[in-house]
Amino acid sequence: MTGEATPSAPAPAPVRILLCDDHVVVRAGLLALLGSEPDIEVVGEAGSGEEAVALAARLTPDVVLMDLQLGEGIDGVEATRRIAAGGTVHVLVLTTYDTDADITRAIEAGATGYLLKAERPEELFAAIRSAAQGRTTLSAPVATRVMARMRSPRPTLTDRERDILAQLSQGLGNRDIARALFISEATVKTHLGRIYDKLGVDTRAGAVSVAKEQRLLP
Amino acid sequence: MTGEATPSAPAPAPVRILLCDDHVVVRAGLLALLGSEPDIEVVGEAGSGEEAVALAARLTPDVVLMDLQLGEGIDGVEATRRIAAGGTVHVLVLTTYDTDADITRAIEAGATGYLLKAERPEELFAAIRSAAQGRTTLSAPVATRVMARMRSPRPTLTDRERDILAQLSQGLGNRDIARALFISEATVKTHLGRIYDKLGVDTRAGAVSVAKEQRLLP
DNA sequence: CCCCGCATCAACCGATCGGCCGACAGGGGC
DNA sequence: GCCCCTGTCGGCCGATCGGTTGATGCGGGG
Repeated sequence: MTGEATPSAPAPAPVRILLCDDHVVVRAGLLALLGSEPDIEVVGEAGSGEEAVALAARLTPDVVLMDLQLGEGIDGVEATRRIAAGGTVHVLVLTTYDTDADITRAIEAGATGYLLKAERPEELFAAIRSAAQGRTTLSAPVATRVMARMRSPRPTLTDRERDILAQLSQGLGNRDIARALFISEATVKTHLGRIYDKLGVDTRAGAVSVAKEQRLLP
Repeated sequence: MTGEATPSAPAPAPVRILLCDDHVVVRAGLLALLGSEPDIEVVGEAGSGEEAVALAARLTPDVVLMDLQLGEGIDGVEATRRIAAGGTVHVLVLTTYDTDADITRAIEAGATGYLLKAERPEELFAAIRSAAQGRTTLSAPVATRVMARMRSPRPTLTDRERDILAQLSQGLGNRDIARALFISEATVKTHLGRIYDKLGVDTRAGAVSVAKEQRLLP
């Protein structure tokens, strides 16, 4: 194993990868794709966020390829946060959606890069090699969104406003929301007005619609 | 090619497959998975619904593996409808979501089976072989949902009610909905009442929430 | 220290919503 | 022929919503 036939090409240490995706088909796809790259080695697979956190700690891969939607258990953002908190393992998010909320939450959780599953395989390989060295890579559509957000900073909802929005999405009236959050109806209305402003709507139905589309709620 | 070395095992005609998914990673995964099965041959790949319809007509595969979410262009349901309309090619839906609306629409469009991407590879192989012979296979969670729906028949929204719901999801008021659909406000209110009943809610925000979660709208 | 963002509350008012009653026409199934 | 579903419409009324203005307290950053 240590002796190579071509001394002119010393085997570079391969990039060690941990896959995390709840879909077997996707994991198989990544395994197949990455198998064609000699300098990339998949050292583990996880089907849930908890599993990924545990395996990342045990295997200490160079890069974790992380999906954000993981079905049961903790989601990809939380898994990313826990893995990135260790400081030694880079997390490269590989997911389907490119909404502002997902991107923002993933980056805030410590992701090194953000790729879309529709990306070309070559881009994926390049992003993995970059991520192994701590360099950031963003898919083109993701980069576009990030830039757009920088140019016209969309107002971010405060924690309390998200609380209100969550109750609103249950279809509750102002009185019920007030009771649920232990505040007065007047306060609920104040928050709602600000939510309308920030989301660019003027009705509760519109707010719920935008919230669901932008994936602002868990 | 025609002469085989083992006359005792006459090569059975392999099942010819066309893949349709907008994610390169997923297509690669399926390709890799199916490559391990000698009796399954992938004869084509499509990254969009339109492409799938065209390739299905040209290649006449035994089975089309169809995702329902296809990004741009026609969706998987419409592609399924057009391919199944020919009557010669079986469509096996392979997707992420198992909501009632998706399942119902796919079956109604003529799908031969409905699998989830989280399914084990062996189930996928078996389903493909079944689909090639026109036999139906459903993922366990899908079958459960179908049975549940049979037992407690959820009221289905009528076309007009879906129209109303679509406008409602834009956050429009009754007057605007009425104008958009060329009917009176009274009619809008009547439809809304029935929608509330069927969805089990009593506010517009709740209706929008359920609609988005159940994927009742395109 | 002062300002600003955030969260909290109050009172008011017109517009809208939701529920209720009833009505009629067309189509499909029994 | 009758009934049920669907789609259409009207009126009524109390409850709710959305917008407005103004106010308080608290915390952090300059």
